[in-house]
Amino acid sequence: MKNLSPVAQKFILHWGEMGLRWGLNRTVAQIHALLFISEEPLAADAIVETLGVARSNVSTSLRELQNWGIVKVVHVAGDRRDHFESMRDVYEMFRVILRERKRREIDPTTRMLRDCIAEAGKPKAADAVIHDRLGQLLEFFELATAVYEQSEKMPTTAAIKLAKAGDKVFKLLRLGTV
Amino acid sequence: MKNLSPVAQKFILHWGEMGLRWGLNRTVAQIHALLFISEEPLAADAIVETLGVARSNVSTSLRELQNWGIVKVVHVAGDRRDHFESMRDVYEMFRVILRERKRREIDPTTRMLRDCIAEAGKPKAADAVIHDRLGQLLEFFELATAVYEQSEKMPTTAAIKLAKAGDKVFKLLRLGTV
DNA sequence: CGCGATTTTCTGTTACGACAGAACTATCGG
DNA sequence: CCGATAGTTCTGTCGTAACAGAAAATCGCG
Repeated sequence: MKNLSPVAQKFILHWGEMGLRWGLNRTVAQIHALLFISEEPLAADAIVETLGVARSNVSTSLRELQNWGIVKVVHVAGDRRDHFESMRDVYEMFRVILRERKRREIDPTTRMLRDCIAEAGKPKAADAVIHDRLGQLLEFFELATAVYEQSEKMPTTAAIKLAKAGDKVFKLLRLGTV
Repeated sequence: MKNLSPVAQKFILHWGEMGLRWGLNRTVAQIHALLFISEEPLAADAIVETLGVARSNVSTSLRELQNWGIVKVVHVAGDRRDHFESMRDVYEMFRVILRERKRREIDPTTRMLRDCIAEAGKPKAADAVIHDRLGQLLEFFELATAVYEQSEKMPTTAAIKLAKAGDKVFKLLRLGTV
C-alpha cells in the first residue's frame, strides 16, 4: 500500500474485512474504501499502484462496484482514461446497498417461499407442518418488504428525521395514537 | 437428501445458498433450514442421514448455530443423545440474528471509525479529507445504532405493530406531529 | 470404575474463489 | 489506417475454507 497514511490503511483494511462479511470480496471492498476516502476520482492504474493488486483484478472489481451502483465513472479533462469515484452521500449509499441486497436476496427468497407454500398446499397434509412454518417465514419477509417499501418512498432527509425521532414515534405508539 | 419431500428439499437448498450470502456456510444454513421445518427436535445422526454430510461437520455446524443463538439443545425422555431444535418464532429469530450481526459487524466498525477519526485529527490537515469522510460514515453508523437500540427496547409485538403502521407513522411525520 | 455410546477435536484432502499475468479487444490520436 | 494506450476477458496458479474420516475426549449407565 503505497502513498497511504496509516489511518487510510487502517480504514481500507477494516473495510475490506467487513466487505467479506457482506458478500463482497476483499479487494472489491478495499477499492471502494479507497475511492470513498479519495479526494478526487482515481484512474484504475492509481488503484493498482496504491493497493498493489493486478490490473485485471481492479477492472473486474470496479465493474462489480458499478453493478452495485455505488461507484461510477467520471472523466477528467485532457485524460483519456476512465476515472472512478464513490458515491459521496453516505445515507444515499446505504440506501442503494439496501435496495440492491433486497433485490438479490429477499425477493428471490420470497418467491421461493411462495412456490414452496403453493406446492406444499397441493397434495395433502403430509407437508402441513412445512406449509405452516414457511408461511410464518413468508409473513415475516412480506412485512419486512412492506417496511422497506415505505422507507423507499421517503426522501433521505425524511428517513433521517424519522430515525432521529425514533423514541418519540415509539411513545406515540404506546399512547395508541397510531 | 433422504426422506425429504421435494418442497423440503427446495427450501433447504435455497436457504443454504442464502446463508452463504449472509456469512454462514452452506451446510450450517441447510441444517438450520432442516431444523426449522422439522416437526420435532432432531438428533445429530438424523441430520447426518437426511443431509448426507459428515458427522463432524454436523457437530461443528450445530455449535455455530448455537453460538448464533437460533438453535438449542433439548433432551427427549429415554434418549441419551442431544436433540436440536430451531427457534420457532420467526420474528424473535431475526431479532436475534440482527443483534448478533450488529455485535459482530457494526460495533467493531464503529470502534474502528472512532479510532481512525481520533488519529486523523491529531497531526494536521493532511488527513483532513479522510477525517471528514469517516466522520460521515460514523454519523451514519451511530444513527443506525440508535434506531436499532430503540427497536431492541420494544417487545416483538410492538415492533410488528409499528411496522404494520408504517405508512401512518410516515403521515404523522409529514404533518409535523413528531 | 469401566465400557458402550455420543460428541468433539484433529488432520489430511478437496473444491472453490481470488488472483496475477497474458492474450485479446476497443478506442483514440496522428 | 496504423500505432499506442486503455480496458476486458481468459487461463492457470494459489490460498483458504469446507469437509470427511480418524482419533480423542466426554458422558452416562451398569
